[in-house]
Amino acid sequence: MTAAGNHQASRPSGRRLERAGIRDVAAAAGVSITTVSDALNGKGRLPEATRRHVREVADRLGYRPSAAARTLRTGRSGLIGLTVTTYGEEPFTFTEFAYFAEMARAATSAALARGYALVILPASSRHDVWSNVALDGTVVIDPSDHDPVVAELARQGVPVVSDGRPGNCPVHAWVDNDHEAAVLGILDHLADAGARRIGLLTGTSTDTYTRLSTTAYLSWCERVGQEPVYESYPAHDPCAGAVAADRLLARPDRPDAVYGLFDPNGTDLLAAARRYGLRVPEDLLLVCCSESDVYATTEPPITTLSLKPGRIGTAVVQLLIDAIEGVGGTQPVQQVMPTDLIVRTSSQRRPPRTKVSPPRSPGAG
Amino acid sequence: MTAAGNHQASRPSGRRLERAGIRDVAAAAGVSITTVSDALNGKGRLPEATRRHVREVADRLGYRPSAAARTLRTGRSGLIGLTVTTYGEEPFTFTEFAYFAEMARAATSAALARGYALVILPASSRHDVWSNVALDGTVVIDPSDHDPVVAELARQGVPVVSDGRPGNCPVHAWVDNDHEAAVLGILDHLADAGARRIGLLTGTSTDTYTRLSTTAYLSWCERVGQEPVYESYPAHDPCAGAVAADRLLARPDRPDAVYGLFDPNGTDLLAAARRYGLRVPEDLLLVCCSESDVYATTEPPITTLSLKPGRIGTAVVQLLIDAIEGVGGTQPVQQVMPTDLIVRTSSQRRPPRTKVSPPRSPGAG
DNA sequence: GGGGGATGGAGATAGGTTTCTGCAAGGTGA
DNA sequence: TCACCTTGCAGAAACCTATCTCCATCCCCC
Repeated sequence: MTAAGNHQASRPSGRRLERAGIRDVAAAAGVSITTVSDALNGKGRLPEATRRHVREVADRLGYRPSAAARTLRTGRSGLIGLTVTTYGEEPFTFTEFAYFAEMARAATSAALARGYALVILPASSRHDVWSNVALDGTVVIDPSDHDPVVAELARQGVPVVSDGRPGNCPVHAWVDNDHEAAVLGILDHLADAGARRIGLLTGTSTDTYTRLSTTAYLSWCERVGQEPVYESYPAHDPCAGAVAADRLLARPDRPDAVYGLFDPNGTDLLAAARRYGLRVPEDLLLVCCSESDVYATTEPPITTLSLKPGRIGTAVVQLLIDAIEGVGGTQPVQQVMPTDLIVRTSSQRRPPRTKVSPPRSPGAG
Repeated sequence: MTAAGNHQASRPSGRRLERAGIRDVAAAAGVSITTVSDALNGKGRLPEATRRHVREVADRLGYRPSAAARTLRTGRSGLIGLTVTTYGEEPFTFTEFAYFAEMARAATSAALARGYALVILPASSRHDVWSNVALDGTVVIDPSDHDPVVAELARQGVPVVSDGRPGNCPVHAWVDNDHEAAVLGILDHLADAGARRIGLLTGTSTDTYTRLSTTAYLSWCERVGQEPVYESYPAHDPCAGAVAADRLLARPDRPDAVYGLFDPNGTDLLAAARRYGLRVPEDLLLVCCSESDVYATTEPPITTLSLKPGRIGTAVVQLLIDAIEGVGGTQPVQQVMPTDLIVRTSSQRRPPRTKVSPPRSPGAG
């Protein structure tokens, strides 16, 4: 009665839609708001009868606890940010679009399975958007060195987990592929297929993926005694990729096998090979890094390296939520994920026996 | 002084990271919290000197207003939901993955430009996730009839805008393509290219896209006096699409042109045509609906219909935010967006003059 | 028969912000 | 000089929940 009186007195105008609050439930059930809260959240010491009664009344009134009030009280919003550093106006770069899409899909799944929702927040967005949303933690894709967003989040004590090795960012944990192993595996695979001179199509940017992959290529060349043959281009420009592919095949020391680090390289290289009358795989072996399954249906199908963004997205979110909830503080804070080489016609001199067979042990030869 | 005293008394243990609150700023600046709030939010009647001073002190203390408290007080969270109805476990269906990814990208951009952030929330997710996040509004992609999530949101007074015509859902507005016009345009285009019997690859599901497109096809057939030739399959199953494509070309009344309603139909039809020794476009004209640009590089390149998900995502978000902010209550609540036909080799009997040329007026012949 | 533990539940406070109301000082016109 | 308006700012309510503290029983057992 008191609660009801208070309630009526405290709502002189009835602002918005008359949503039922916890007070309304308490009044209707004839109990205190403490009892309602405890009953609905499974806390406190209450007999099952009271719990059931309160739940029933709450259902009847269509009561939904206010997310904002709960967040304010508990300090938990159930929201985690998904951030990607951007190079232009758009929130996502197109070069890694397939990667990002798949990664975001997996991250969303993983978050929801643990009761969290994902908020997409490009790193370049206005600061007011960032401070306007209460985040329990954030996933950062491919953070740049000294990323200001990460620094600010760290200052606020928000856990951050990154996809890709962080430069100098204070992250709680990171997940990344074993890029060196992947490149070495591909080069060995191409050499096994008969390649004598393997070329590389790489980028001019300094992110870890490009850097580690290129370094691995160079060290492999040094190990086997091959002169490096590679072309670099700004990976954000799709046209530049086609030009670089052409340049690579136009060289006097033309390679007889090429690995392309970026998604569109496969079609670009295929087109360039066609222009120069090179048959794939007879005259040119081809592999590129891609998440797109279009390379299963090109003519010929092209062998691709998948970074398995789904696995990464899942792992990143698990690590982040663990950090948020404070579990497993002792387990390793970095995780190196394997990649998948999907072998298709373009990298096999002889017709393959089985359609798709990832090599179990690349170093068998 | 009073505020400071209050503050110290009210924080006996200093729970988490000592984040500066508005009270700390007020105390440090020697003003009241009202003045701080007004100064930072550009409200109230304050001389510029005071405003500047407060802002400076707030900056010095690294003050960030609590998003949760602001949301609780104002009733606005700055968050809008992005929901896609799901058919399985995963948050997104793979059939429309390219569509969804592009649409989400554009929606994210549009929302951020207006100071909102996007939360991804599959419709099938547990109820507690939905009620745990304060949403100012929601975009629903392709809602099913009597969608329970939409009904619940409507009950709570949360504005909902849908991508795709809503069945019986109480949405504030919707945006959709002009599917009939698109199909009619494609059929006319194929007929212009010399098709005598045009087949359709369609779905068994009852969503509006499939329904409207199929109906348009049937009415076109009736109008021009052609017997309909079509195969239906469950669009969620990619293998079923390949089988249906094969079935369509195996019919005794084999069509000499086919339009496929779903993204993978192009490659499926191309593979089937190859199996039956049909040359494209000489023996078979091909068009499919797809957002993927892989059809620019297939052999031959395939004409595609783009639904322009980017434009739709932008429009949907604009409409939603308008509804949230209460502007433009009189403007139309539904918006029909045009599609783009990207004409390539597969739908032209004679080699094209220009590489890519969307037909300006399809009824020119 | 009374101390003490377990049970069931109420009261009050905190969490941080926005905003309505109101107050004091100073200026202005009659 | 006084009423009145404007300026500059302070106080306090309200938003809604979760939880800490505490009180009243009731029962058990010495």
